[in-house]
Amino acid sequence: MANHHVNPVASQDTETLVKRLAGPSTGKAGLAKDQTETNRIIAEASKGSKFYENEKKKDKDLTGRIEKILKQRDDVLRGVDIKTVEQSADRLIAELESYRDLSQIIVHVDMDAFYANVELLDNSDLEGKPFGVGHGVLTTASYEARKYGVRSGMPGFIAKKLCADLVFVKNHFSRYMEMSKVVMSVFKRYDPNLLAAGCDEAYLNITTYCESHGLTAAECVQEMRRIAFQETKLSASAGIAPTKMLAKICSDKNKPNGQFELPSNKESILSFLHDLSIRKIPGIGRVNERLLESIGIQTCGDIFIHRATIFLMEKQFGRQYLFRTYLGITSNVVEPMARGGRKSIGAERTFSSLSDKGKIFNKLDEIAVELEKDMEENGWAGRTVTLKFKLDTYQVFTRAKSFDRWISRKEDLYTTGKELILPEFPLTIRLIGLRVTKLKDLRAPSEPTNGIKRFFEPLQSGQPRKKAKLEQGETDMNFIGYDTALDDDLEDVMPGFHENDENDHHLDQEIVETLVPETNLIARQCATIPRPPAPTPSIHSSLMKVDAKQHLASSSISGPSSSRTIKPHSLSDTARPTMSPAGDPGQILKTGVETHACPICGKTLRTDNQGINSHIDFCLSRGAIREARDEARTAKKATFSGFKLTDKGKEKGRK
DNA sequence: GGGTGACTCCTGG
DNA sequence: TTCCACCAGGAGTCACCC
Ligand SMILES: Cc1cn([C@H]2C[C@H](O)[C@@H](COP(=O)(O)OP(=O)(O)OP(=O)(O)O)O2)c(=O)[nH]c1=O
Ligand SMILES: [Mg+2]
Repeated sequence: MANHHVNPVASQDTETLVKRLAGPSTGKAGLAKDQTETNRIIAEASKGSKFYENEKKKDKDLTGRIEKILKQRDDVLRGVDIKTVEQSADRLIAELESYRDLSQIIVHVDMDAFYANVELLDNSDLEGKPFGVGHGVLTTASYEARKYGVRSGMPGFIAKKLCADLVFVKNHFSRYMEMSKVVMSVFKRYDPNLLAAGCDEAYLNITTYCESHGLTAAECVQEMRRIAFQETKLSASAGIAPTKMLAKICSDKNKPNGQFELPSNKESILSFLHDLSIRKIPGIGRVNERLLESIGIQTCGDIFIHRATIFLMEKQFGRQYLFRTYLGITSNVVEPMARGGRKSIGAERTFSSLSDKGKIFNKLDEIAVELEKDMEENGWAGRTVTLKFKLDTYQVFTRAKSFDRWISRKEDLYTTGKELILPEFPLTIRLIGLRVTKLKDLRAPSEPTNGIKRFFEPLQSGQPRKKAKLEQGETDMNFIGYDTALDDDLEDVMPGFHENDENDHHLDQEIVETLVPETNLIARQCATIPRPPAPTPSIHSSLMKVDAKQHLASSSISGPSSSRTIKPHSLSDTARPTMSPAGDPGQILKTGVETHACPICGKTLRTDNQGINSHIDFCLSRGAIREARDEARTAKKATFSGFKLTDKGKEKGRK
């Protein structure tokens, strides 16, 4: 040991691993007194567990992945004139700048410690005490508990270590839904067209409300929060800004029970973003944070510094996504999701590890019963059944089967699940789940958006493939075309550059199709809803439409006539309030891909390196003989340590 | 070549 | 007492089909 650290854990674990173990929702509001001490306790408590080993492996895989990225970066940067590339990037950025729209007042409201504060309503004994909601893993924690570093998603036993006096409270999901409805109904008074982005948060466009009531944005939001509190005794925090993304970031600034307004001008926005950690950007999670960090990007301001690298590595990093993030030019459209709502419905359960076939089938049976009930109660059927299982090593796998008929009965679910897991034995699992996709809305026939569905029974879900295809290679909000002169300029540095050109002018139509496959009805309705005028109407609408779909995508809201923001049925306390998360800009990192045969089972593996490695690990973990193991290890090393780029998409694009 | 199914990864509440 | 949940969506890749 060359170095003597103050802290024995930190000297053994890498920094990244310690951070990883601290969980996904660190850096959140409710500051712990000492983050490194907290992390130390967490790492200490985790040490040696299977969970810990799995996290360690994931951390290692990611580190390997980063090495490849860096290698690619060096290749791409070799011999090019940085200044020239930067000029190209600058032109793209200038082009994007022209789309800035500061005309709207967008608000993001988010309830404070939602589940915890609802629990507080019903149990005043908890007042002032540090407590966590949930057993096993916490869904959230009271602000008193957060002072000790207790967080959402944290296992109870670690939380207890951080705070010895911690009290545990059970979840009451139906109660949360109930309060969610009340709160949303208050918000709706300020924008009837609001976008519910979860059971405790919503986006609003208050431009017209402020105008017609002669209020400033801050006054309006202050009043809204006051009334919400009056009617529910629950506090909320809010952000005010010209776009949804900025508003969301702002709503965290003065949490709890506060609000923050970002002045609506370019200078304020740029300086606000300049020192902001990239991790605060919705869509950039733990992995992308590390990926970006590896090329020197930690704050939004760093995006500009490294614009040349980003510009040349479109395949790895979403260029327009990052540049637009840097500029703060993102969607400002707030409208309820068009009908199309749910994409999947499922159930899964964790238990103490099981190997016995009969016992596992019993668990599967319970899941099937539960899922059937849920589907029945909410009126769904589907064509694809996906089995999910987690080994006692914490590796997760899925197996799927599709039908040409609608599945909803328990018996079908169970038999399919059984059929899917049977070839996997022997194995030891700690979780099993079923999920049904390609949904059909059994309650749809009466709804206006359903159109011809009634006669042809097409798939309920839209055509995500088409959408993906359309925007592929542009990653996120990158449908904005730049002029062709720029393209030509880039052609020599950036082959395969044109892949989306021919699509650009079809965009508007494509989007309408995506939103409402059958009739167009909702799209038309949305289009005619009077909204404050935007400076560049055509661009505004196309920009925002795409954005609404992908930057802030989907929630289970129905069309204008019915308002199904919330599950309409009484919810048992075991069922969670589900509303699709909004704010997913998609994957930023794209992976190079190879195919290979598994050295153990011989099966052709068609996936990326991680998939291959995990498959091999899987084969190993289910009891392959020692010889095979060694062989596999060496084969694995030989085959996958070098990064062969067989980018099919690129070849296609060039043809 | 485009559509589809199976699978994995990433993110967020 | 709780020993790392459960729900959901987007995206990307492969093989396979026509
Ligand atoms: C983050 C997270 C939230 N939830 C639930 C519980 C939360 O109360 C609810 C809302 O999520 P959040 O709004 O992320 O968290 P919060 O409202 O508890 O705290 P705050 O907004 O003040 O930071 O969603 C989970 O079940 N699992 C999770 O991992
Ligand atoms: Mg909240």
